[in-house]
Amino acid sequence: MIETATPAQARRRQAIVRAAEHQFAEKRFDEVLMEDVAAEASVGKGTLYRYFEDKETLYFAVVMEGFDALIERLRNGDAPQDPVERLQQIVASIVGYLRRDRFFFRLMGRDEGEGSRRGFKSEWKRRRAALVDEVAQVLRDGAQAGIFEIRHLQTDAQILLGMIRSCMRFNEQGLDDDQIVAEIVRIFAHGVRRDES
Amino acid sequence: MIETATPAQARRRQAIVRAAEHQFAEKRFDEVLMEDVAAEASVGKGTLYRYFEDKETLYFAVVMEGFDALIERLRNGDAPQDPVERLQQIVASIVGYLRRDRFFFRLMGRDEGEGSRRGFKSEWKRRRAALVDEVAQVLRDGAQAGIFEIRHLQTDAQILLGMIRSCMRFNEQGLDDDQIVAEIVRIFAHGVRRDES
DNA sequence: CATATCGGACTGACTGGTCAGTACCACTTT
DNA sequence: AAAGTGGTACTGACCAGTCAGTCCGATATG
Repeated sequence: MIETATPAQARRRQAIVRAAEHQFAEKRFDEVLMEDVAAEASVGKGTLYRYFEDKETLYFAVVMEGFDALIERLRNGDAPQDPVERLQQIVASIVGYLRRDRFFFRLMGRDEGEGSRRGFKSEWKRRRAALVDEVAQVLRDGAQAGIFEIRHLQTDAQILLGMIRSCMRFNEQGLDDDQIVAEIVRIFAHGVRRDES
Repeated sequence: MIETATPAQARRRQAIVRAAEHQFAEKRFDEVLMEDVAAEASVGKGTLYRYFEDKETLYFAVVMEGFDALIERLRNGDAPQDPVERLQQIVASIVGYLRRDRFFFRLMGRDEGEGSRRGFKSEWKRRRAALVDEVAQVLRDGAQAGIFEIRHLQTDAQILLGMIRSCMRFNEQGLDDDQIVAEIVRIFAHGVRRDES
């Protein structure tokens, strides 16, 4: 297990994670062979085990880094004032991310039980909570601005994420990203809009 | 492989499917042992193979029967006239089903690639499409009644399913079924409600 | 500068354990 | 008696993980 990394090592590590990500995106855990991951990363099989303790650990590294990348993405970027615009921005951001990182379709709906050994489960929960909070933040601000009516903050954020996920996942009508974003925002923003009547 | 079934065989088959369903709901495909399925079904391991060709086939039988049961459930029941009530009814129906059948959390978001061998994949798609259509039907009727504004029928149905799924899946606020249904219907029905202004 | 020595990263052929699937038998059901 | 069944013991394919050996750059020595 390599701890401190030279730039070359960091690059190699990333190559492995990327290869694994690709493999896990296409196949079930048991269908993914460490050999294939190694081959795709242009690395000897043994090298995998210098960077990751075992298959399970590699899998979770992929998961965690995916979450981190997305959360990072959401945190950067200047937030518009208008709540609806802000909602639109965050949805677009997530849609854009999912477009690139197919693996995340699987993550965003996967539960515990898988690789429940060690502290994976709790770490997984923590990241997911961070993602939800990032979305919830937007909703809360919209509520404080008097634009949204949010009844269950966390749940509503989950709902929004679920909308995005399923929409991208089973996009059989072949909508492009802009259309998807527009449709989700239309439904959700209208849906939670405070009723003035 | 048993083809035509006596009542006793049908019962046994169902016991196997139920046991498998339970196992697959808790664990990853490779973590589920055929032995455990057999034990839980109170059946000899060899008997499993009289009813199902192999593990993969058993898995897909579980998937298919889950879909069928849910679709069946949605088709039965008298549909109210009012579109919003009807929406509420179908959401409640799905929520109720998911509450009982934890396995379905996993299904409702799983993609191809898994057990892609043979015609499983296409069969899977067909069932999922049937489920989506069942939901889409409600939306279309609401649109024709001039209550809903539906821009992308299939996609909107997918979105609704995604809302339900993620809401039940990560229900960390501990909402009960009625609250979940109410919140989803509130957001979705308002979201797609035709704007008269 | 050439050459030796060192050490750590890398490799892939190999191994050992695990389980899906099978074979069998004594027993029950039809 | 024919067909099905639970139980158990078996086997063989498969693959995660290992490790003896290679490679390579960096430092030391003549």
